[in-house]
Amino acid sequence: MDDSSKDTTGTDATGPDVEVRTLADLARVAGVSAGTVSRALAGKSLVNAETRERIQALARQYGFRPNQMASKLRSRRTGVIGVVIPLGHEKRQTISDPFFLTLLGHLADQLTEAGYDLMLSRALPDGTTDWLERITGSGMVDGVLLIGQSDQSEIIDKVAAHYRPLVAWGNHREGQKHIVVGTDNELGGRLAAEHLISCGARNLAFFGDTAGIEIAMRLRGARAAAEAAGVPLTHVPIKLADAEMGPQIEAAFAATSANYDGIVTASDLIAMSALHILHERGRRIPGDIQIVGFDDLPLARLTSPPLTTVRQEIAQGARVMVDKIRALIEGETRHSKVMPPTLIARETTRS
Amino acid sequence: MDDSSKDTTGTDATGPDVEVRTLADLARVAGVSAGTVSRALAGKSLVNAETRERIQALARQYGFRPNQMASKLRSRRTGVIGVVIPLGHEKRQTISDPFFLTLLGHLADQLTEAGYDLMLSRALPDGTTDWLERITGSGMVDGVLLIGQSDQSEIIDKVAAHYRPLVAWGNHREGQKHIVVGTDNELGGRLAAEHLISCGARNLAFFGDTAGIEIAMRLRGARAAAEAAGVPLTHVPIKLADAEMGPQIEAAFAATSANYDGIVTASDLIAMSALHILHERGRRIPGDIQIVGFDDLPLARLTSPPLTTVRQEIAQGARVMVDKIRALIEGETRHSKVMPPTLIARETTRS
DNA sequence: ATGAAAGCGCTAACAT
DNA sequence: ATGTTAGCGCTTTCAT
Repeated sequence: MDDSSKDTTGTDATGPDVEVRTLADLARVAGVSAGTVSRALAGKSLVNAETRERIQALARQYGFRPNQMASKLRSRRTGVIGVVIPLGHEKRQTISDPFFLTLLGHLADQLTEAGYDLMLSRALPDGTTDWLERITGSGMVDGVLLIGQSDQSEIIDKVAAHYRPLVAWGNHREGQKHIVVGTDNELGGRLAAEHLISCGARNLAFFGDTAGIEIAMRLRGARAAAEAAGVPLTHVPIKLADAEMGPQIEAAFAATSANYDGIVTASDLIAMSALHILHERGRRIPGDIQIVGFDDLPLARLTSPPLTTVRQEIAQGARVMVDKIRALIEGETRHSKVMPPTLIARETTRS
Repeated sequence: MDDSSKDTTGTDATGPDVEVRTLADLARVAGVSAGTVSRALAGKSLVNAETRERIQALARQYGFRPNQMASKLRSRRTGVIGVVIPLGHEKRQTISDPFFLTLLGHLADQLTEAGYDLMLSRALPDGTTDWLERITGSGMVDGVLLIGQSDQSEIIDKVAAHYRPLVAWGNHREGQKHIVVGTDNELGGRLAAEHLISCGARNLAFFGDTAGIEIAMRLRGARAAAEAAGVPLTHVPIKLADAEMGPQIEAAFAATSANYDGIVTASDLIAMSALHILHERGRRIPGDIQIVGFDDLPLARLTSPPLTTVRQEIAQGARVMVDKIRALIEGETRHSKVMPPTLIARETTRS
């Protein structure tokens, strides 16, 4: 119960300064076998409670921790989930998308909670299944979470056919074989456009690069809403979805035909950038032009004026992804989940 | 040389459908020993180029990949760097700080570049060295990168005393034993306050929670500048450095004594939040109140008006951290690096 | 309840 | 240039 002194553990003749690096070392110090130490440290029930306590105390005293590589190799379970960000269609091959980073943060929280470690890989898809199989086939992870599908849906399907514990964030399509958690992007695009139209917009633009399937679906939804209302919609592909997209947006507004009065954007980041440039050009928002973002990142409420946007449930999505991967690892069966987006009306639209 | 058919590899009597899961399996198929396969797959020079090609082709054909756990255990190097985010003083124990997330993104890029995998751990410090030693002592990583020191500087020192490959992002102090890469926070705070004063501010406030050492140093720098100029500075501790800090900032402005005309903030996020609330209250920026952020996240240039801020070199910092950890793993010696911040004058100050 | 023995799948001497 | 041997440090039957 009490800590007693540091030296005499009253068990063995070995001095206090032996190096305890392995189970066998600790076993020697404790005067038991390696097997018993292993069981004691794992908290198994079949060890005498008393010796278990004693061994755990010894482990603490010597600062001993079992080597995980050995443990994982032997037990054939790693306790690690691979989280992969496919940088397929991205021009600059770097992890900077704040939406993905936010999702990653939530995944890290949920996985930690669930007792898993997280191994992060940035992948540059190369037309083959290799970028993914390098991870699924490495024996390093119990399952894989994909942050986004990029333009690799078919390839992911191919891998999922023989590797079960795989869940992707992204867009779900009929007939798709891998499990996806994500937002109904088409609906999201539609909500955005419909909202703009109902707020009086009559000349729409969609800002965003459709190489990724998710954005393409958002555009499709927006286009459907525009057509239904008989309103024109121009697609402006914005490459480089980071803070340096300014010039492209400038160009879009400078075009002679560009008398947009309503803009659907593919992300809050693009919306912020557009907002910024319109302010510079002295356009009133939402008076002259209305804007709708996408994602509802925490930052969306901090812009001026606060950003009307289509909310994706990121935290819930992370929870669902982790639930599913755990179930799949246990051998259970799971299906895709499509979550409905919500339009959050703030002040970049006229209510 | 050519791919030939899928079946006859012309080496052995085993049929085409044998499961190739281990080196030994592949060795059998190839008609060589496991050792040779290991060498061939590792691209070692001491194997006949021809057999190496053949074995690699076979491996591709059977979709075989060596088990990393076994490889790592045997070779005593994991190729993995642990990246730890200590959530010491944070109220909500979740990874959401955009600065840390941005740094994490850059670290992921740099580590991938350097051929390392990244194992991410969220740690909740508990007053002991355990939260860190669980990772350094696990045998799972070749080195550890800390994203921030939180309030754990002493504990990190203690661990660094016997675990060499450890580099932290954070604040460097005299006598500190672990290796730190970071910004001169005191200088940063000073630059911010001096800039405000030179722009005419005469009643300063510092917004930020000083539980983390980095912020405490920024406050100290700001305070020094204020005292040198004979200008008052009030410290307003803002807990919860996320988008929900609004009420605290509201309260700060509502206080009767709060006639601040210049605000130094501990982060761009706090600055954005303050900006937002001041807009709502109809205060002119920079006319009535001037604000300086900290970090220069990509978002800082997108606020309205664009945010004057103290820039930290995040990308460079990530590069330096990775360089240092690699060197330390190689057994070399390295020292801390303190990088000077830069004041980026945009439009939330009167130039 | 504990010990002994047999690997997990790979790599690295050491042979040849 | 390749094969053979002996582990890396742990977990898990199988005995006792």
